[in-house]
Amino acid sequence: MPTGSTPAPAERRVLRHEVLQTLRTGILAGEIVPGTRLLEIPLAAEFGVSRGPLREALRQLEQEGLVEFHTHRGAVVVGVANTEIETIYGIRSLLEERAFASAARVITDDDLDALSAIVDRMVAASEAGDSDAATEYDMSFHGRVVELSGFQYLRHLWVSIDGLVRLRDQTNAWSAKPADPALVGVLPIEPTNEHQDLVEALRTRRPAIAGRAAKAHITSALRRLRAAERR
Amino acid sequence: MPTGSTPAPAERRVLRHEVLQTLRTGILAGEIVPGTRLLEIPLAAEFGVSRGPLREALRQLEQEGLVEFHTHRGAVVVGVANTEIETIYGIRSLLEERAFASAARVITDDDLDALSAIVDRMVAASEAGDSDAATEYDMSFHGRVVELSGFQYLRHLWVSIDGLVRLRDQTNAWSAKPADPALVGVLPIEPTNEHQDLVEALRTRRPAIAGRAAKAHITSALRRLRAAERR
DNA sequence: ATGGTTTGGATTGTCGACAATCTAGGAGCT
DNA sequence: AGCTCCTAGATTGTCGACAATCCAAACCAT
Repeated sequence: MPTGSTPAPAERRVLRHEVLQTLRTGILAGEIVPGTRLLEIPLAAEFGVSRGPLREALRQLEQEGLVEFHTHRGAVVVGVANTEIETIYGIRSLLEERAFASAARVITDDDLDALSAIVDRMVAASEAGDSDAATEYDMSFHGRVVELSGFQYLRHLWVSIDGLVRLRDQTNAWSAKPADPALVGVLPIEPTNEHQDLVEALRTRRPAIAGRAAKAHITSALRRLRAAERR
Repeated sequence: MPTGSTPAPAERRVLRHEVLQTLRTGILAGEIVPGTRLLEIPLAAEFGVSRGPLREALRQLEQEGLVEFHTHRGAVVVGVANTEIETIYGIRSLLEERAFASAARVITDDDLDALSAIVDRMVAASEAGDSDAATEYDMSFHGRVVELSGFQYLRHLWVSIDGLVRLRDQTNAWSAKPADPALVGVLPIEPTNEHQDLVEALRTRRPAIAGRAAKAHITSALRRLRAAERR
């Protein structure tokens, strides 16, 4: 997450969150290689916090599947293999298909306008080359739809899965763009404006149509990811 | 009931785990109704532990999607709505399809024998009316296959989803069987022995066949669940 | 009465210390 | 040399206390 523009929902500064974020980003970016031992005391010292918050951050990483605990040997980093990405995208696709289908039934005109506005901002950020902000808007767009679907557990699952996938995408995009300005902000964002299409699909209020559109969207994202990895 | 982290090896008595298990079971069994506020201090007093372990248990429940945190209002219990079960089963189906397909490629004869033995024990427990044990074997069967598939993150996701679904099944089965001995152990266990079929499908070493079999198995389980809920 | 304000209690965030347990490496024996 | 046992350190589990923040009800002025 970027350092944030406006602190609208301004979450209070909590040490646990900072530690968690730093570690998670480091792991997903590959700076903390799989196999690394994450010990409580040394890490706490490094972050300048006590073991309490650090412990909770580690536990959350465990829940997210990024580290594994071995008693008295510390938490060790596990990598998310490339081969698993396909499956994860499959799940993501299923998740969003249901979410969009369900949201189409209950969405209001105001909701549609709000979504459309988010897309506009996303596109603007993307064109301005601000990949971070674009990702942020992208995420809030999908998050909002999942929320509208009314499925609580679905939303919960989405947050845990999508966060990982997206951070990974971003990492891939970064690693691909070092000296190639033409690619900046292109990889993680689709060329044609699929998000506007998604809004239109929702506007029909037809669950099947919205669901199909969402599915196609994720499939398309996976295709882009594959292309990016094949370099 | 295993906490979901380490499989067989006797886990050391850890307060965190006991608290977690008690709360989770209570929530899924409906004894702790949605909306209940779970406060740290009173709960800690009730369990006779300090706030540390209790806190971590609550955080894990949050990760599992069973409670939600509201600042200074405590963790409140959220119910898993019936309408979401269908989606969850869809995800479960997808997960297991991939797992079985992948496992079929690498499974050894010894693995197949071991799986078959688990099924035998499961059937025996089921016929003896020991629904708990049957569920336990059922879980270890699927868990083993997911493990064999070699997908780490997949296994992680499976543990978090399947645990919930299964506990829910059990709850439903229990609530349906009070005065109807004919139903004991029948609802959560399939009438024909689908698990042996699954083993056979794996024995072919054909990913597509194994995947299809797994998908059919979950679909069938969902059908049973629907029937049970329709009473 | 009604609206705004203050205050007291409630709740979580964080810390440092102590206890229990395990791991690893070496000493001693055969 | 190989094996066993043992000790010292490392690592996590747990606790109680303090601080910061927030909520809600009582209180006062109008």
